[in-house]
Amino acid sequence: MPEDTGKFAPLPSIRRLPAYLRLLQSLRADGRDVVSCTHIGKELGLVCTQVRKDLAVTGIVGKPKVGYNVPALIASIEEFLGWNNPQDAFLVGVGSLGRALMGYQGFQEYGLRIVAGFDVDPAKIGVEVHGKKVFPLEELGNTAAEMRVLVGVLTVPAAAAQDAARSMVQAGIRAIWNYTPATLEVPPSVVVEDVKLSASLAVLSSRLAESLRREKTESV
Amino acid sequence: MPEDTGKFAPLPSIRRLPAYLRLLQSLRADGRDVVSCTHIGKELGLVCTQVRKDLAVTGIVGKPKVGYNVPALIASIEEFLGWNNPQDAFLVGVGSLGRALMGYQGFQEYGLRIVAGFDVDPAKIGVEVHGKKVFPLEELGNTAAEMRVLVGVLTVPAAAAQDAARSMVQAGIRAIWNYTPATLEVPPSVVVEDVKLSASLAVLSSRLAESLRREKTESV
DNA sequence: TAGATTGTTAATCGATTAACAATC
DNA sequence: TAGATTGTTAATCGATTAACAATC
Repeated sequence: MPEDTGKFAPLPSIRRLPAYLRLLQSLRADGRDVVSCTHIGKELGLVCTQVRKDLAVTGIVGKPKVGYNVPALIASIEEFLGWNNPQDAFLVGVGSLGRALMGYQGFQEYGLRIVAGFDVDPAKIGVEVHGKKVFPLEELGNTAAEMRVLVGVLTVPAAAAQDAARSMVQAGIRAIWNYTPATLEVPPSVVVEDVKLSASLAVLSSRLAESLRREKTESV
Repeated sequence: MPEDTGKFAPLPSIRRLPAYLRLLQSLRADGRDVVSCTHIGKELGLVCTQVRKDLAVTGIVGKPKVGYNVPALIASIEEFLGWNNPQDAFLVGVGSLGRALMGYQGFQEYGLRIVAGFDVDPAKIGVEVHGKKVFPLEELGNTAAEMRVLVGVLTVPAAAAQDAARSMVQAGIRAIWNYTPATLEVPPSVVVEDVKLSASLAVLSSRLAESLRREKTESV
């Protein structure tokens, strides 16, 4: 169990944990029992000090001269993230993005299992999407309470995002994974994580623009 | 035109630009002509100094006592990101995530238009997905050259990611928007931006776990 | 034991925030 | 003009990296 120091782990460290996890799982599949931070760093393009700091966040301790025990490290990361016992999740907004996320098996690895969808559009209700039922949004409250679902994936249009978030909060949802560009207002007991695909695309676009500019000036 | 100072803009600033853009577009729709950094900051939960620094990245200058001209600011951000003239993009890997992204209209706002899909699976080839054709991966090279497509969206399974990236680079793709968890190796002339949904989910999970822990200890 | 590797403390770096001068 | 707001320089803060002692 990661010791609770009362301090928050640095966000950048938390963001890197899944990459470590993935590498470690492949090492384990190769039968490796032990690994050093230097090795991990080389694979992932990080300096070994950073790897050590990041891993320490999960409460793991390594052995000097030996390194880290691979299975123990995997367990430590998974427990820290809560990915050892997967959470059920509801998805609100069964548009094209929502439908895709409902069908995406990859989240299972990340401890998330989308079990049902919700939408306001009568045409979508009752339909099965990738084997999961779609319910009317009004039923969110009852269903979430009944099934003890704490996580919601929000994929409605931006204009409907705040209202949908309110419904989710009212239904007892404690964590909202927000794929909309809206800035959500929720009570402090509810955690929101914004995916912000547009932020990622902005980085790509500006770098491409810069790369093309540089090329042009260099060729002059 | 943003003046080229030779310095790179801070990544965090670039990542915030889409949020400014969105707010500004809604202000323009409301007929507002001018806006202060204080106002922008309040809407987005940022201090006004940061807003000023971020906007300065795009080359915009405001007027003391007045604020920033809304349409000029929109134009400045869009030009900086290259979103004023949309890029055509190819998508490689027409799985459930890929299919969704092909159907997602929202990227048009962000200057990206996915025009075709590519896959190795014969069953997927020739099919239309949201009105866009799917071609065999071998044709990527010719087609990209012919259509002068510079941007690629990568949504293949992780194990196939590096190979697919190689094909994209060979096809002349200059920017890869990588939805896979793989760490891609590409030549320096090619820009890669990783979406890392798992990093985002890790933040959500760890915060939820923490929130639930805190609740439990508090109730004791 | 000697060497390798961890854990931790200190130094550096970059981004955020604060202070203030310039200006419409 | 006076007040509000920008642009810029300085201070603070947090994360990354480097240095080094502890240890298997």
